[in-house]
Amino acid sequence: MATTRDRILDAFEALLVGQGSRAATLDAVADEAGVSKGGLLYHFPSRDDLVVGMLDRLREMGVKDAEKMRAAPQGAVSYYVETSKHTGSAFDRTMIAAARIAQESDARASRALDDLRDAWFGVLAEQLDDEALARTIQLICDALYFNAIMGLAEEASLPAVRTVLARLGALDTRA
Amino acid sequence: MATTRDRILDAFEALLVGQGSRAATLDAVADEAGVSKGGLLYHFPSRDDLVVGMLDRLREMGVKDAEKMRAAPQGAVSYYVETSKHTGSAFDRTMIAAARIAQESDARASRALDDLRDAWFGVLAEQLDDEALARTIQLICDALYFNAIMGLAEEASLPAVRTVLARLGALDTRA
DNA sequence: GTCTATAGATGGATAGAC
DNA sequence: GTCTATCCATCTATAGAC
Repeated sequence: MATTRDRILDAFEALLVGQGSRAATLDAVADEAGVSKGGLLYHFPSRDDLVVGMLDRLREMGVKDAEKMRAAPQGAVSYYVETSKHTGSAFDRTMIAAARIAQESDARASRALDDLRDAWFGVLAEQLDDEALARTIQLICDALYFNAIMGLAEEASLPAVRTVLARLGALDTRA
Repeated sequence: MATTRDRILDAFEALLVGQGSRAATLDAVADEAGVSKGGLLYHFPSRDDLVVGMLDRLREMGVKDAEKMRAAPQGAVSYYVETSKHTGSAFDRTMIAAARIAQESDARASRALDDLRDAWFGVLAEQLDDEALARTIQLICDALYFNAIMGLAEEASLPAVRTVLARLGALDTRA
């Protein structure tokens, strides 16, 4: 069973992702988490503490994901492209939630996302040995992500990306 | 001299882009535009009317941009890639502002952005005659855009994209 | 650790003077 | 067309009971 603390962060993220920061009020979060506002404020004394708690979780998840990507049997590029299609995982949700906060000029959130991207880029560059290609692949995956975030129509994109990456000889990076 | 109406929309967009929807309150918009709240509410009777007014401007600008892209002397791909680096133009700002609103599950904003992307894709596909490539280029430019939106570090990306697109023979599409 | 009650500030919106 | 004054709902946060 998840701790109350985690359920509150889950609720905060769900509201950020689903309806944006404006809708993620303390009342709404408490309601979504099934606690009273007072109960929420016991765990997170201010709204800003919710943000900090969420970014802490993001960093933890990010470290684990980079390790998984590095060790992926299908190669880091395929792993990265496939997992960028926004599967709705807990990690996805936390990333998108952090993106919402970053857009409010929150330097901590921007920093956390930047660090994540740096870690991924490190693995891509390591396996591809081609910096320009690694950066371009990262951009493509950013876009798959962000389009998903914004609810834009994108079913056609992933097959197109696979086609072009195959053309570039970038898909199979196993030694 | 810009009309008061336009100055108000400019202020609304500036706040959305700079500090997010949460900060774009009627008070803040009125202040930024140099009018009173009452003055603002004469032109836009509710906050939602600000959103509608902004999306109307976006559509107007979008039509003009697609025409410019189609007629660009350097070819549509180059035009599209170069203008995607977030130059800070009025059109840029309105697009990003619309993106902020779209993230709050506003179907009208998502629709307006989707229509814009459709128009661009049409021009790309027309000049490249390669759908997979057109879609991938659009994704790359989405990402250049979105990373700029979120204040992520991206100076290294544009040269990388030029390199890879040249490798794909996609940069010069002039007949 | 969780709740209710409430304070104090800020938000969106109306009324009416100029 | 723009302003001030004001209303009411909502938001963040505190206090204190259980």
